[in-house]
Amino acid sequence: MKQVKRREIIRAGTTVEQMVRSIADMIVTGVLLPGEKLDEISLASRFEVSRTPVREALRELGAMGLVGREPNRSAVVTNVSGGYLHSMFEAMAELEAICARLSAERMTVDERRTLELDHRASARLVRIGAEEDYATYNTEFHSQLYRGAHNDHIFELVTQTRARLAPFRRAQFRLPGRLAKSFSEHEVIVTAIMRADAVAASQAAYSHVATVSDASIVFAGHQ
Amino acid sequence: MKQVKRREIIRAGTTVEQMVRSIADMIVTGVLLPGEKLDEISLASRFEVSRTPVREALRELGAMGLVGREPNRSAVVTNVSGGYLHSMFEAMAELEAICARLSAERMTVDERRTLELDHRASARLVRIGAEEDYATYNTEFHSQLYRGAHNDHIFELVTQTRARLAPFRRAQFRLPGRLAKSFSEHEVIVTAIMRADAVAASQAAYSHVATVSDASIVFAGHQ
DNA sequence: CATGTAGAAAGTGCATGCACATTTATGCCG
DNA sequence: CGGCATAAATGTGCATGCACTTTCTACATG
Repeated sequence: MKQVKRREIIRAGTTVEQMVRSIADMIVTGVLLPGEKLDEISLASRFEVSRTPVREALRELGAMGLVGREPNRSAVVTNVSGGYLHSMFEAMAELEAICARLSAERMTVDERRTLELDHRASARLVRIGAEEDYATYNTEFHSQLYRGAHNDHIFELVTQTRARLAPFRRAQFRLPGRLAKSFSEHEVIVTAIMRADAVAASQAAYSHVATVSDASIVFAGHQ
Repeated sequence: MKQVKRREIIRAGTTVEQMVRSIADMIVTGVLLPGEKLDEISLASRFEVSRTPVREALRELGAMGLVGREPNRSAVVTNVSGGYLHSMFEAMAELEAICARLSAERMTVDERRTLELDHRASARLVRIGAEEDYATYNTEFHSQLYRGAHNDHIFELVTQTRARLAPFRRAQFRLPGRLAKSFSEHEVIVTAIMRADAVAASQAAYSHVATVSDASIVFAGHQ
């Protein structure tokens, strides 16, 4: 086909942006598993575009650390070594600790109120054992901490690290008692933040992440 | 011209990789100033390649945060707002504090020895007022801290943040007395690390970066 | 003289095609 | 039948060209 008829609508950004979002989402949610090959031709036909935008999307995903690339071979969903994975979890704990500390110092009255109310509401999800919904809330809880730190660059760093970690920490709430444990850890963090106790908030956040990293099911991925 | 004769050598990576390194370097070292437009066609003829690899390089630089991109307009060397710049400096201080703390706990005997020896040697550069050389050493000093933390992901985050900050902190050693001040701050950090005093190392690193951020000449860049 | 505004010029977005690299399939020999 | 050379198939790297968007320029208008 020769230039067909031009893409009708640019539904939310350019072709490449959409592809990046779409593929990143598939990686983060586990539709694409670590180690999986992403060849340009298949992706091109999958998204009904030429290889050019596909290549640009892969380049960007590579820069984000979600796929690995080396010259003359297909992109591969990133599959980090155990050592690197450990370093990401540790970095995550450090970053969350910073966010919790800064949140304790800087959150506005509104932010604190929302944090506490949402946390209280999540108790119900724990009681009825709504794993899926609790996981969603959990994401929001942590996002509140990141935003509450009121530092855009730290927000970026922690968000990026979280995305790269996501493919390896699936199903953390399947373990028995994990929901209740998570809730009570959140409780400590929230209390510290409400009291504006920066040190306590930071320590609680650090050990919360440490627990999560222990509880996380780690995927090896296929080569 | 039609496919000419194929690029003879791939001197260190693909065309795109070279371009990314080259352009990133120009941005970080200030050859390209914040706000400057980077149009694909000029870059293509500058590097004697077609627009395709140029586009991929710009995409990657965009992901690295060194250039800003929006649909249908030229890439622009990133020119961050004062608020964002502040958040990057703060993030940098937090990250350096983490690295110093972890270095105090984890550096090997060899790493500690090198750190101290290099630091002692830098005294001479201060004495003779070798701004240029001291700046080079300073970069190495901080790199030693990042490596000494023994955490690959944190290393990546701090390196990336440092690169993004570079265009805005030029000429920090021009200010009178800055060299000696930097040296004495390094001294405190080194001493704390040698004593394995994590808390002191972390505090010293934090305030060192804070001073640097004050001393940094901040460029506004042109639109 | 500022302000539109139509048309040209310049630039980006993406498709297509060829050169080269890598991988897979095929056939030969010990 | 395993090991290895070699050819076909598959895939990536980059150049080129057309469609579309933005920017510039020149000229008309209040």
